[in-house]
Amino acid sequence: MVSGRSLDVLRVIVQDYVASREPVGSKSIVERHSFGVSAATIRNDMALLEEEELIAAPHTSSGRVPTDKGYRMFVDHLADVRPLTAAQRQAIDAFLGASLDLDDVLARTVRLLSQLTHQVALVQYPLLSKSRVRHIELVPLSTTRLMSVFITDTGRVEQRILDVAAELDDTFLAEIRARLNSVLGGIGLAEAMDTLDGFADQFPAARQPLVRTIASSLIEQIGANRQDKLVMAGTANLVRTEEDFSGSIFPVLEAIEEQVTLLRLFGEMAADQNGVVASIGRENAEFGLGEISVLTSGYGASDGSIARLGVLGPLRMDYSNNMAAVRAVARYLTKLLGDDPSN
Amino acid sequence: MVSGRSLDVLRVIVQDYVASREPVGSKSIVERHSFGVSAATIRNDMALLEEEELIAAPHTSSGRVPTDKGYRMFVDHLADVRPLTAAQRQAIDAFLGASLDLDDVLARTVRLLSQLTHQVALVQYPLLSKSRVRHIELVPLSTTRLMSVFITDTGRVEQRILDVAAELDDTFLAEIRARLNSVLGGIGLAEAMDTLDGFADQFPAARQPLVRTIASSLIEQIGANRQDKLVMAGTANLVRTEEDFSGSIFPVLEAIEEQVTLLRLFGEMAADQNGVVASIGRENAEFGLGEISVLTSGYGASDGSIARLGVLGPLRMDYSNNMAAVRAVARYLTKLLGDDPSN
DNA sequence: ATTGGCAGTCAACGCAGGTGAGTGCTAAGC
DNA sequence: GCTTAGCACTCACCTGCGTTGACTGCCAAT
Repeated sequence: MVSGRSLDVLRVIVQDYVASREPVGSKSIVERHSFGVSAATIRNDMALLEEEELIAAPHTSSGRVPTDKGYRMFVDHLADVRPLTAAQRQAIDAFLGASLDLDDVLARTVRLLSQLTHQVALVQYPLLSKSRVRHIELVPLSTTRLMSVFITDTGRVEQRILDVAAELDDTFLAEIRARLNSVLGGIGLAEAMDTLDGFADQFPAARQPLVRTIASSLIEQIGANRQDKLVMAGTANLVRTEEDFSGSIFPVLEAIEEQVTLLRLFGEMAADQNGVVASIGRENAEFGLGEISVLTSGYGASDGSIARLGVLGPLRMDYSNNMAAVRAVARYLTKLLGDDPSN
Repeated sequence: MVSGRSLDVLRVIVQDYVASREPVGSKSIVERHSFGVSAATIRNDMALLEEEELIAAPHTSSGRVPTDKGYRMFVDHLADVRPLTAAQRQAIDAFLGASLDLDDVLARTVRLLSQLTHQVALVQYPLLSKSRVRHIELVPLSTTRLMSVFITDTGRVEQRILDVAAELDDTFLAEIRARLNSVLGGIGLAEAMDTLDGFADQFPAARQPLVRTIASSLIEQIGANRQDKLVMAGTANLVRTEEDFSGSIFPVLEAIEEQVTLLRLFGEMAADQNGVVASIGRENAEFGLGEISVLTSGYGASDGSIARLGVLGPLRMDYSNNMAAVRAVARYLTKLLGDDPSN
């Protein structure tokens, strides 16, 4: 097996390669780091690492670069997730001007994360499947038109406008509103949809058509927003790191815009531990993203389950720094949302 | 001055260059188009065009490429803004599944425009400065917390949550709501802010603190959303056309993410005619975007004044097709918003 | 005004030789 | 058994050079 020093060698290979983008050779290792052994010894270690497929040579007689497996080993065992620098902490603090609008908070968060990591940052909206109904409001706009506003305990607010055949009656509308909230308040969205299905039955027959219209519109509204949403920032960073991709970054950018692939990827990563999870290189092959790494963390609750956020970038990225940033921002966002549960 | 045939030559140079990305020479012109004259004659015309700085040679003894001025001439006098193809019309129709949510409509529109043009598409949210108050709603969430929802006649819906010191009283809240809507309904946002400033005075002194809290929060809410918003799609297309840029596209992508530059550019273009407006190459130099072209059109009203939408891409783009697409989508969106003014 | 002919220009391409970083192996030393 | 020095070998990368071919620009003839 790979010995202790061999792993140290792997660590510096990853670090140096990430810093310089150049394949790193045995000589430059002994020059830049004090291993106390000669280049030849390092070479023996490197031969070991190569046998284990942790590093590879782009071509004969050139330095070595980490493989996917090498990065994975680095992330799992070698990376020191060092705390953020003072400047970075300051950036988070500067960002603190808490807004009351979820859209705004997430937009700021994703920008912040992108700036901290110099990568593409992604923040998933709170999953509706894990949300509960906080409040439903019906606002009459005209005699035959009203707006339904739908608020979850995770801060999502969705509005929708619907036309009703009958004339709207303010007191009756108030009654519907009150019953809706008493019946639906605090329950999960799936149940809410079920409950709405038979909701009209409790009203007098003459009123049922109107109530039914409203209920089915609400069902649609909840269902339509079932699809999860993602905000992102820093796509320009992908272009900056274009040289780190063997082919074109075009398909990667397309996947990012498409969102659906990324949401599936996020979903797949949700299983694991509470902390930062990495998915590296070929591990993303099934999504057609075999040449990128994704670091994510849950946020929003102590078990990190409301939704995920993270960064996406080339294999050759600063894992230590980026994992620290993802962790810090996730914690920060959790705290922000937790302190004020209405958001 | 440049004669009639010289302009025809310019037209085919632009067309061929856009199609092939290769500098076009006199010989290939006579081969591909039936001018009925020899290559030498074409060369004479090209010399004329070059004198007028409508075309230029990347290096001696190579074909010619249109200059910014050449593209401008093409757009102003030579481009036939041909109607969309059947497939394109179909794409618009397929997109027709009208949603009731402005966010959704604009998100679809920008995607559509990006697909039609294969460029970066931009859609500006309806300008708040041109919007009027349609409705204001106050929704109690708990005893000391309420949500204010703010709806404009252009379909924007903004919500915000605020804490109030006093206990909320439902009937009084209803009174505030009623007065707010009677005072503010239908007036412009700037006036609305002024009106809100003295709004509390009309209430009994004991109630004024609460009303004042709400009014100042509303002022903030309107002011905060004053900043205009932009949605975009198809940034991947910029990467696809990367070879059309002399330097890196990184600064362009940054400007796109930044939005503020683009919004200024949109503002600058707003002046002109009703139809599609182009800003080409160096005409955007003041925004640091001297190597791109932007095509925009107003939408939302017969004088196209609610906001703008358009596309952004390299100088070397298919102006005929893209101008047609921008025009068609703007008209379509205007119709969609006009048919249902509440959106 | 148009045309054919012809010399001149210059990017692009392919090829050959030199350079150097870096490896793999082997034999000797601790 | 681990470490080290030495040495031959490989191969990407650079540079210079001659060739090629697509164009233009000009001029004299129509």
